[in-house]
Amino acid sequence: MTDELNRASSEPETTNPEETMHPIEADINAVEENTVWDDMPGKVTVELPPDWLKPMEEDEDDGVDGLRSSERITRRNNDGVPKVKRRRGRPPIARNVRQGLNRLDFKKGLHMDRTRRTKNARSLLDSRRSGLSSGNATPVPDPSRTPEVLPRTPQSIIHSLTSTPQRPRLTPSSISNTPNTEFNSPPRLTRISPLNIDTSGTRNFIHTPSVKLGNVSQQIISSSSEPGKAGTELPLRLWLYPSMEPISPTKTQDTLISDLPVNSPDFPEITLKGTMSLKESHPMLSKCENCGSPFSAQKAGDTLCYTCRPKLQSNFKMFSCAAEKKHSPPNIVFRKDFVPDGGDDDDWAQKKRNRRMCRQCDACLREEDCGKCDFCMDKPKYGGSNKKRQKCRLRQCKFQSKLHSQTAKARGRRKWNYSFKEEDDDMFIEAVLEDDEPSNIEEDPVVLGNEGSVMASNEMYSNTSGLSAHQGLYYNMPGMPVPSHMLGSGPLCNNNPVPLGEVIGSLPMGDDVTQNGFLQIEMVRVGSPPSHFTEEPVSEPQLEPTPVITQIFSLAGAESDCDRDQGLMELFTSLGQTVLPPHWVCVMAKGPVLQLLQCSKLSTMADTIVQIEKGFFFQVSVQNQPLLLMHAIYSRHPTCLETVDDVVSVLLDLEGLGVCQGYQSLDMGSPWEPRMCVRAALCDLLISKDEEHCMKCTQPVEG
DNA sequence: GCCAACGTTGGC
DNA sequence: GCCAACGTTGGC
Repeated sequence: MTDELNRASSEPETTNPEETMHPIEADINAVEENTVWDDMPGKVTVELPPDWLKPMEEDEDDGVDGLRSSERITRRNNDGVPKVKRRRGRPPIARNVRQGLNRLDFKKGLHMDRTRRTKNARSLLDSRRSGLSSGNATPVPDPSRTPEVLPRTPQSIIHSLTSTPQRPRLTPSSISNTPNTEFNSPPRLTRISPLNIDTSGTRNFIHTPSVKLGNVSQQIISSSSEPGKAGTELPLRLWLYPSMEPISPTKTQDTLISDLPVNSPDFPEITLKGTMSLKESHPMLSKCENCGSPFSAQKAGDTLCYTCRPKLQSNFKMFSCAAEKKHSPPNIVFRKDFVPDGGDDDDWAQKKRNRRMCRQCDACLREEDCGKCDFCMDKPKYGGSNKKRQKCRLRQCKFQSKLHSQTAKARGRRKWNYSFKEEDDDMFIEAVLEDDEPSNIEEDPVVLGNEGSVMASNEMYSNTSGLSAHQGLYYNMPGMPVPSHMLGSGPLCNNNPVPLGEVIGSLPMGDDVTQNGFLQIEMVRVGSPPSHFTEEPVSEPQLEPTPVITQIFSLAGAESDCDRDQGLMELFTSLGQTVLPPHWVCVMAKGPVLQLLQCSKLSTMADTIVQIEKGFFFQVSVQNQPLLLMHAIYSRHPTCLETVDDVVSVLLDLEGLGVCQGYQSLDMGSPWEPRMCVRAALCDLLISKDEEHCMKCTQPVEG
């Protein structure tokens, strides 16, 4: 009899949950029974209806969701009456009941929705406090369950995945200070530490050896340097630095970390192999001095495991400790939520809070509501129902506001007109946002730029690239607040007389980058007399949203003469008077280096830059990677592009090419990692438009 | 992707 | 505790 009961209770766990409802109930009950209910020793588990069939407030308060529910239970107890929670958005329709099925985590009897809720540290703490103080039957937070109420950080995703028995991932050297709880099914599954993720990802991702291009770089120096012309070295470094990087695609933090021990005497082999994970080659298992957990030391002397290194933990997406000390290479994919200064949570929260304001435009400076717009009318003080809860439309920042970006997108026909203005000793470019349609937003001209904001940008964005700030190359980081002086919808089209002075740097990051939410920033310094430029309004021949955000700033600090080159300047001037192939723009960067950029994101050359240095030697880069000198395009054109015709010829040639898409690595190892396309070490980068990948990427040699 | 709705949070 | 308004969610 007992056996039969046991069998009956265990059967549902092996039954397909979609076929019957009982297993879920069983699972819910199982969760409840497994939870430590200190305050309810005599708790009797009652058969409950399925989670998604309950009324909403009941749904939220059934005690499964520990932290949030405790808050609500408290509220209900204080009021004496359960609060009815109103739904967001439009009323749900019937099919949501079915969606409820999909969102249910059958293994844990939890709604997936809950895992998506975001709460910051403060609210979590508050919730914990209220839960503890109210003496409710809030289960003691189980370390193995906390990720379910935390934001879905990569760690939490990793954890939830690795905790799933279907994908046992045995990590002998993994870091885990989590006691083996009843939620861990045998064989013991432990949380995979970021370190382990990194190394495992590295093993599979870096399948090609890291090719050092020192030789290629030397070629450039020897071929382009002339005796006695030390000035040529500076711009050359623009290429040398990136060229020191592997030619494989944009590096991620994973690969960065994998590169860390390169200089470590403890890992002499890694430089050469480049494909072996640290763990594999040198499983330096140590015991963490703080939590006692075993961990895989990255280098000799590591005493704390990954989880006990708070700074690392918060910034693990970026670098490891060693990487912070080292000079960071240019090809870093920054996470959107990157904290630039490694600041604490408060700082970040503050920045996050204020990122919809530039604090400089007239909208931001406006203190009073208009009282007439829909958002004002929604406010209780104007008799509204407070449903929208948005700032007065006239006070929405012209640059940072989501509202503006949306409306601008919706209209899609905004354009910037530039003109020069002189104020005191500073020269400004005045940009006026023109709208085809009337707007209730006051479109005052915005004077852009000041030295202070330049410095802020410099401070904020330098040190993040091998193209360092002293070379006059600055760029914004993705997801960061864009200062007011950055403009959207850049009008940099060579068909138009762009009123620019000397561009001191640019880093167009390419189509794929912007599509992933990254910003493409170009910063321009106006360094030439205003008479040098026309003041005709800029008009776009094609109303194509060019993803270039241009930063224009003060004239202060003119370039020194050594940064000018007569020959390049003449070529620059000539190119400015020439109709180049569509959307190619010629800019003069500090160095001096003449750069030709493809501004159209629709072009296959959106990520390509042609750079002409002193002596007219030219080099092409694709996605910030130098095109190898063995590429056919170099043989099809003169080594030096001395004339406009030469330049145009190269550009036309480039227009017939496309960027190699690489190949998809099938053996990524980690099932939760996105399948990324990678390129072979000697990828051609630029190939015929008709092809998808170059020969090297078609037949990659697994390293 | 847009947008209405609203939970949440920082400032006071 | 109140207010302003930011960020997120979910329906369409």
